[in-house]
Amino acid sequence: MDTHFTHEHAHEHQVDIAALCRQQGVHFTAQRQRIWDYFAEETRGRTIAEAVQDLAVHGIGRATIYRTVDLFERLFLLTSSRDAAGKQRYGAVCAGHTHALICRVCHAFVEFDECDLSVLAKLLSAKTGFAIDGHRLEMFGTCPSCSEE
Amino acid sequence: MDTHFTHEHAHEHQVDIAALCRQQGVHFTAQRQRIWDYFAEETRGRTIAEAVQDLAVHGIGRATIYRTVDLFERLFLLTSSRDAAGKQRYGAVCAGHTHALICRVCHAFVEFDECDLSVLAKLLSAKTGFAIDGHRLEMFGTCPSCSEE
DNA sequence: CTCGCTGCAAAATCTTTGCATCAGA
DNA sequence: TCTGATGCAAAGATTTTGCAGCGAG
Repeated sequence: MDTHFTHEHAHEHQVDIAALCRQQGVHFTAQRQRIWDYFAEETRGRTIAEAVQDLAVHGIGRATIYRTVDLFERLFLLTSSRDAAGKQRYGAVCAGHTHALICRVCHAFVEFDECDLSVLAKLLSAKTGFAIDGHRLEMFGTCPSCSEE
Repeated sequence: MDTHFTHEHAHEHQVDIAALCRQQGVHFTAQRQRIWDYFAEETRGRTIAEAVQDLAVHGIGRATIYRTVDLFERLFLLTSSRDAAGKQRYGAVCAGHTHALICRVCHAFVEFDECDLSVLAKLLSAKTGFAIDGHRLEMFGTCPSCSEE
């Protein structure tokens, strides 16, 4: 299984990395843009090894990829989770506002983008004073064919 | 900042690792129980290095820890995320049903356990046929003191 | 202009593996 | 019993670092 349920109105929600870098007081470089694009364009995420290999043709070195993924992780722009093959994959938080429903047994993967956390966000905002601007949500269970067994 | 908002009724939601292992057709061993307890008892998660060090006194070897964390990750019993120091920390999914609200800037960490995903879970269940039994949720934003700057 | 960023390759660290032994089912 | 699981230590990968030059602000 490998499906995608699209909500009526596709959120575009483009992240402005340049602005975020400026706000953080770090330089915005061509490499950072390229690395961001590389990870953000694949919903299921990509591994560091893949990035090192694929971005080498653009002259981006291994160390830069490690340093940049680290930077983006600290900003919670990228988060990682392990895929069915056991590899750590890094993906954009809320790129296109997509989430995953995953089968614990066979790792079937269903994307969904219906998710209304606005009530919860307001409640938490009121209690904590945080300005909440993103989230990560994954749901786990057993898919129909694994349930049969 | 480092707070915890407790909901009125504490969910106990104890995970039965023994049953899950049996269901998966793998042995349930004393080591696996100990390793599970070790990671599940600390809400903010623990690193592999910490586990290797702390569990050595119980005679649990490094390789067993790597193999077991890997097993638990495949079952989505443990998931990892990077802490403020940049270290990968593994924590139990929904142990005690707690989630995190994190500041993108200073990594202030607020635990919360109000989260009603039951409507969403039902909708996804109906659409996909999955039996949904767990989730992982993190919210991101800027905390009050970082907002001032 | 000035620091911060980058690529390179070596150094340091972390993770996996082979194998003999142990133990859960 | 009989496989799967474990501990140990070595082998194999991955990640970090030092440094000289480059480039965003």
